[in-house]
Amino acid sequence: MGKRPTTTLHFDARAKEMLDDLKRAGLKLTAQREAIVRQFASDVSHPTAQELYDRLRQEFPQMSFATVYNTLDALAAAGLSGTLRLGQAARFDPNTEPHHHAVCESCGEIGDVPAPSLAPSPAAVKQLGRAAPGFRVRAVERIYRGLCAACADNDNDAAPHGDIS
Amino acid sequence: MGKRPTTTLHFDARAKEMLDDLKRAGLKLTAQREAIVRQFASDVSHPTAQELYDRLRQEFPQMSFATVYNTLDALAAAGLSGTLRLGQAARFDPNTEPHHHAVCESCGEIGDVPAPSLAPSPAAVKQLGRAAPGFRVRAVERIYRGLCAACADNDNDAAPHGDIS
DNA sequence: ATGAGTGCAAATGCTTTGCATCCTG
DNA sequence: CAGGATGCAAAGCATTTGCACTCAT
Repeated sequence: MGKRPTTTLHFDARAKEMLDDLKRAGLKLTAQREAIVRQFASDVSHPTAQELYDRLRQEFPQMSFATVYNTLDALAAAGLSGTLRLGQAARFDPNTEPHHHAVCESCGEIGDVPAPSLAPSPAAVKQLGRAAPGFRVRAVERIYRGLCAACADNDNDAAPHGDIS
Repeated sequence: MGKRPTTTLHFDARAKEMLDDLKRAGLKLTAQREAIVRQFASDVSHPTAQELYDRLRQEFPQMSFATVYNTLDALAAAGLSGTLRLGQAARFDPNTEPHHHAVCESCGEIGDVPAPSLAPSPAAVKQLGRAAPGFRVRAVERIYRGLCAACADNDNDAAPHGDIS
């Protein structure tokens, strides 16, 4: 302890990058957008619009939902963020590196799993070709479902000698 | 033409199977559930609750949304159907064989892509282990994103010599 | 100054719930 | 005949929209 984690610097840089890209895309730079991007760019938790809104309102009490959605849409349109749909509410993802997601079926936590690329493997293309001839694959997205480390541990504690529930 | 496709027989059998399994699970067999299962078991289109409801109301004008949701929940709880979340509305899937999904980014059509298993490959487990140590994977679900045959064709027609849009 | 962006509130879409009634097992 | 299942309507979230106003460019 004592040394600031470099990730903090990394994420500030990401926020600046996003804001620059937004400007480059011809969009106006407002105080709200800056706040949203600063909040969002460093967020690894895949927040919902509601979650972002709640955090932002502490800083900007008059911030509106519409603005949060508008900004997230703008970021998505500019390719600066992705959308994740696992439940009824959309989750937003500032990570633009190719990656998959690991979802804990017990606590709902969502983790990023870096991938070299989202391009389909030859084997996948072949299997797809059999099931859906003519389908032109662009990307393959994976969801790993299971138990996160913490929940897997709890599971072991609850049933150390096999599942007796 | 002249010979009934065997798929029809297959799907009728699937409906009966589902109803038997529901009964086996200790659930009551009602006229509504039978209608829902008959409608659903043979549906390859991954319908939303609204879509099922609309079709069912033609046969059962007094059928309620709550019943549709209740029955789909019961089927899911009994492992007889799956849920697919790609947009705000949930889509229901009577296919219990291991499979992935191919989603057309243009028209939204969803196709099933049979898979030998949803168990994670050793390579996937390794990559996951690096990103999320301790995560216990149960299943890997894939979404193939791209263009269905029809939409890919339209694309070719619109820009036969490269994308000029 | 002009039009994109914002806030507010109402509208819309999906899903769940409460409760009186019905009907299967 | 008891408890699960149904229908109806209202409530609960997530998201979008219309419109008057503001502010970055």
